[in-house]
Amino acid sequence: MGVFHAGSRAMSKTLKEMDVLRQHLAKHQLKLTRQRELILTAFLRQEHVTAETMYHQLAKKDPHLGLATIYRTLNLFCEAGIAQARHFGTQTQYDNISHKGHHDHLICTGCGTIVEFENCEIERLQEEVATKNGFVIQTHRLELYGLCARCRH
Amino acid sequence: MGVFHAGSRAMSKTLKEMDVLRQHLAKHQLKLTRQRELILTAFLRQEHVTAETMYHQLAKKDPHLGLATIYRTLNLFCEAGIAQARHFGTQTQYDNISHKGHHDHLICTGCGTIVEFENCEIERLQEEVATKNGFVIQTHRLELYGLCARCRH
DNA sequence: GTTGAAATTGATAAGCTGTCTCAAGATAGT
DNA sequence: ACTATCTTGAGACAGCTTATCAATTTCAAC
Repeated sequence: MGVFHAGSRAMSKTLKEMDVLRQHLAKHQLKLTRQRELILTAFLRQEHVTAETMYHQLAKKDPHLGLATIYRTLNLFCEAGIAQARHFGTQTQYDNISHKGHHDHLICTGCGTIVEFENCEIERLQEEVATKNGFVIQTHRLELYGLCARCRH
Repeated sequence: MGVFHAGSRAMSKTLKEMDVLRQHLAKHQLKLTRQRELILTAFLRQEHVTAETMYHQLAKKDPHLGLATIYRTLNLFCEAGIAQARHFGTQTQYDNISHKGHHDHLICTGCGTIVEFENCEIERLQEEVATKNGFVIQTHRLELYGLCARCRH
């Protein structure tokens, strides 16, 4: 829809998320900056990251990119619906919502081990519950807490 | 099993959790203190608390009870299987595992409406996943995020 | 292309939770 | 009761995230 052209800045491809971000920015009188583009493209390449991780990853591309900017930008992505924050232990994980290899977590309360899993049947039932209540699901979070085999001795 | 007697200290009732705690303490060469008893009885009266909340609640009964002691004791309860730590936002919630009034949430990202629901079939599948991975579930958390009928126009 | 108001950035200070330290005090086995 | 050992309380400390603010960048209007 409409005509796009790359402009003077090199644009590898037109990403859906980039448009989502653009719309969110326009809607809130925010601006599209080099840093936001940089962080978004790096973010979209992974399933979930911490701010600290991205800070080190991006240090190569832009040594002066500040940690505060990364936190601010990741939180912006959450507001735009591109990312989802999740608190694990003392850290915050930012999940890439578009990654549809959506996995849920099984967490051992004894040793902290985290096992990722996926269950289509559960997802189907979630949709059913949502529909019954008039909702359309965008994303979800399922965490099962318990003791792993080793911690039960 | 075995003979209990209240001893010189007034004991209102013999709670299952108090015995669980006693066993855990004995098993690890730990001691039963006035503070641990105080914190446990207060903890069991609620579904979930933060350390800070208990700190204020218990200030009336024991003004000198330290915050560090509450953190230490709540973590001890987790190890004993009485409590369950969960990171919510920036804080840690300690859930009372014995409270089984479990409900899940459907959250509208548009207007913030929260609908509670319960689905036995999902719970059954959760158990299945856990078993397959060698886990025994103590508790879980399921949140579905999406748009409600009204927010979709 | 310039201009200028408004948003953003980077560096660092500050804030918030939660843990560690350690001397003083409590507990429990003998 | 005695003593080794654990626990406590108070504050210092540590890790993660946000606030501050001067300098810079964006973008819409000229």
